[in-house]
Amino acid sequence: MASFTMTARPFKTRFAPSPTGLLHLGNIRTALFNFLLARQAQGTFLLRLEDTDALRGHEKYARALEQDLRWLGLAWNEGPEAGGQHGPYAQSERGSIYKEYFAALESRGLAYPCFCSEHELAIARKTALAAHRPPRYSGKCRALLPQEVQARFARAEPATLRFRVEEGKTVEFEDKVRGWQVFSTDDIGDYVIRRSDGTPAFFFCNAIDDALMEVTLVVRGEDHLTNTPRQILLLQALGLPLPDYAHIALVVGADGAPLSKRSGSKSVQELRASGFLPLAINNYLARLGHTYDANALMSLNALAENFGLSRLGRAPARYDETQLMHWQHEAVLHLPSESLWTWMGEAVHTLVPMEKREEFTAAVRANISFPADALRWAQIVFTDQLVVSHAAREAMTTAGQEFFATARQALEKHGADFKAVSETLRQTRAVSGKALFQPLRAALMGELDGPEMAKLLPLIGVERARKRLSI
RNA sequence: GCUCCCAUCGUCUAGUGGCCCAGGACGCUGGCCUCUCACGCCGGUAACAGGGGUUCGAAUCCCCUUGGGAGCGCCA
Repeated sequence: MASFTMTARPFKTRFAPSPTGLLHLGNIRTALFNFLLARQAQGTFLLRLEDTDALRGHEKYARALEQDLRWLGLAWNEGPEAGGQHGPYAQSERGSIYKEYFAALESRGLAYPCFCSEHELAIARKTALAAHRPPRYSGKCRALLPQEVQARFARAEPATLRFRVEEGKTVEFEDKVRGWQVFSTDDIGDYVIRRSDGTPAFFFCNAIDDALMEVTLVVRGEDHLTNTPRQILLLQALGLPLPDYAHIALVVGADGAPLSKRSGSKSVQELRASGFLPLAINNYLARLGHTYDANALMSLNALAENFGLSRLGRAPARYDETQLMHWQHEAVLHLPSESLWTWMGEAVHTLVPMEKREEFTAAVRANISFPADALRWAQIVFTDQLVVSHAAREAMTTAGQEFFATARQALEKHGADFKAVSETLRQTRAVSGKALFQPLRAALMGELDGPEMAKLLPLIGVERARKRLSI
């Protein structure tokens, strides 16, 4: 019966992505949970690059991913750039370390060379599936005689290294979100730990590194749950410490299928480019498949303080953009005005006069979710190119020429005092409510909805307003 | 095919045998903001997958069915 849990070692979580593409929401959620847990325990959040597949592990993705994590505020305190006692933190640089462990395993007969070709294995897998049997490795090379192994090596036949999984045993461990797990080794075939090109395979280096880097809690996707016994077996064979494991449910798209670009999952870079705020993403993700008592927007620290593995749902969670939008709106509402201004971007900065910044941001804040929205209002308020929507046009036509003539007079008299202007109009033209405000809004802004006119009119200015009321 | 995980409003979820003819949030929707829309505030809408047990009592425990997800790779 197997063992588990570490004690007394400093709390450490990790995020171990493969830099083969851009980070998306599913990845980040895993990173976030690990980060939150580490921060809560005042432990260490480690970043490790799983780039053993030399062909696909691009330096540029590694950098992009580091940049994404930093942007989100998920800074790691051990790993690339941050340093630490257990480096290097890119698996591509850990070859010599893995070599030792391969040798240890081989010398004790716990791993053996396998000469089966990929083609051969593919066929075996297909055959097994067709015969309704599990597509597991047959064990063909398991009992090769030493002489034969020598001979085949002498002939330079390529070989992988397989970890020997003893049959008839059980592996048990307590998953921190799913509870006690029991697996039979009969359901696990001998598996490849070193590819024929000499590079280490995922199951191997991932487990070894968690142990060597003294990770105490592995929070990862549920897709790794049934693979965990293999890693435990390996670690036990090597006498390495086992981390705790917590397998979180995966995020699925609206169709219930795993999250993909098709189902609307965007990369962090895309989200960032369109103006999503880190706090919005973090608040949304921390509540996707996890629950907090409070419904208000929380800082990263608050998210960490109140995070808990026991508050995690176990069913796959559905990605829902409307909820992300809600947190985005909340985040915009709570952004300090200086940050709000910066966030609006260059295009807005060039349109809005320096001295109008405060007024402008205060006026539009509640009505925008993205810099593009801010830009739209900046254009409406500070430029002469006014695009009048169809609905707005109709509202203006309905109000008629005289309405606007009066409006112009009121404007001359009261200036940009919207309240006074509208009041005058109400009295002299005997219109009120919708009939009063909609045509004004339509002419002034080209739209039927938006921020308060009383706040925008002073920014638009009397001159521009006059022109817009001249129809 | 085998093994494993999972199943409460449209969505994210609370709920660990009685406090639940099920609570919150998003969405949708009604009202209010002594005159528009939006913002905001206050209400409303809507769910325990199905069937068997166990129990005085089940959303909560057990079994089966159904449905979803994962793994079984020289991918990570």
